[in-house]
Amino acid sequence: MPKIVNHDQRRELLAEAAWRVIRREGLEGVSVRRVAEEAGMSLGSLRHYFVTQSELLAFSMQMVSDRVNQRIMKLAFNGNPRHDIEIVIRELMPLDEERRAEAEVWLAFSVRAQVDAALKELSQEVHGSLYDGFRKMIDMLVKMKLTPEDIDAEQETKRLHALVDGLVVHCVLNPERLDSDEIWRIVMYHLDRIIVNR
Amino acid sequence: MPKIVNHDQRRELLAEAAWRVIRREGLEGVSVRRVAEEAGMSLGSLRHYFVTQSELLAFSMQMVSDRVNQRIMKLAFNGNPRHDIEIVIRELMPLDEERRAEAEVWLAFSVRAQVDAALKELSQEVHGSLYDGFRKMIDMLVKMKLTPEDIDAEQETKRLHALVDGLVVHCVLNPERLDSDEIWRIVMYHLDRIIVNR
DNA sequence: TGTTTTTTAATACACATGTATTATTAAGAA
DNA sequence: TTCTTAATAATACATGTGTATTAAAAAACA
Repeated sequence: MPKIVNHDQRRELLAEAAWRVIRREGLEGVSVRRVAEEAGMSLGSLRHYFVTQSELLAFSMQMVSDRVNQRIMKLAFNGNPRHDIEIVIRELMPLDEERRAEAEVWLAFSVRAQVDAALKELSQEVHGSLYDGFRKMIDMLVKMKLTPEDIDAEQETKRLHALVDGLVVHCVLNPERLDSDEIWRIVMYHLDRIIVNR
Repeated sequence: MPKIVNHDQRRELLAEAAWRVIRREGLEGVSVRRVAEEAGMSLGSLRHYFVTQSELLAFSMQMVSDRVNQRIMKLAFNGNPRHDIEIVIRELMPLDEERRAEAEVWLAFSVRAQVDAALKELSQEVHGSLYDGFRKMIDMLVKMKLTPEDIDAEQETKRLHALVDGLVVHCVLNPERLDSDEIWRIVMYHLDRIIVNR
């Protein structure tokens, strides 16, 4: 029987190499040769795991979403709305190096998804999932009467969603002007204003 | 004497062609050949106006910023804070086709500026100018005592800035889920909450 | 009309790219 | 150890790219 290597693990290793190239040189710098070199592998080897460049890119994008989802599923929710909301949002923002890498790579893929049909579906799906997640947070707050009386759940959801993503984009594109501590403080500031203490 | 053409006008025509290519195929689709073809011009002609591709890209990015600034400078401010804030923000969001084109192109350039030193400066400069603009709006509101007492001007500025840009990004990347009417409604919703009527 | 100068067009070249093909290597079971 | 098969490496090819060079065309003034 043949030499056995963990196929999925190898694909993740290559996708991680792709992430590094994206962060360093942008998505337009991701040639199959460069990713193979970054992974310390030959072109032919890469091709055993990804037959086309499109496959490599789609997998690399999907991996961002998967990693974030995996972390969120492992979170220790305690039933306190403010706490549970905070720990979810924390997984979505570039507050440490791991999350920062994901945010940078995700932004690059999101922009490309505008003109690449193969990536569009995942982009839309994740946007929808995030909206649904934020919506659940807001609905929970409303249900527990922890919000001001005059709020509109849908508007509040879209506002929170846009604020979080806006902060992520600002932090990724202008880290000198807005560091990770600061964006987290602004999220706290916002939550302070939509969650009332009764 | 030679044939006379308006040099600057020609450069804008080429930059507009570049915008169209960016919107259709992404920034990675912008080769000098494709832009020349899109402008109905030969490669050699393009080269008379932009010696390198970098020049073309830098000019095309700068033109986004210039166009928005020009519109803002022509606005009819009337001294009513809410009105004046609204008409400025309206120029920054993809509420019609012209502004939508600018938003899409600007986002593409912003992401590339992360890995392209020639574009980084403008990206940062515009981010700073926007922050300063939003800061002036908030300061004006505070000065006129139109805000709740417990607000923090810096935090409110960053919140508004991130919210606006977050909505722009959402509308550009997911127009099916969030159209221009909706993002404007959310801006209004936010302003309703930071501007009190006394 | 003829002259001058800019604009335009055409071609060339070196290089990077995605993909395909072929030979070589390595690992595990008989 | 030997054999089988997957994994790896090397090479090839057509295409698109940025840039440079050279020839042709067009326009305005004398």
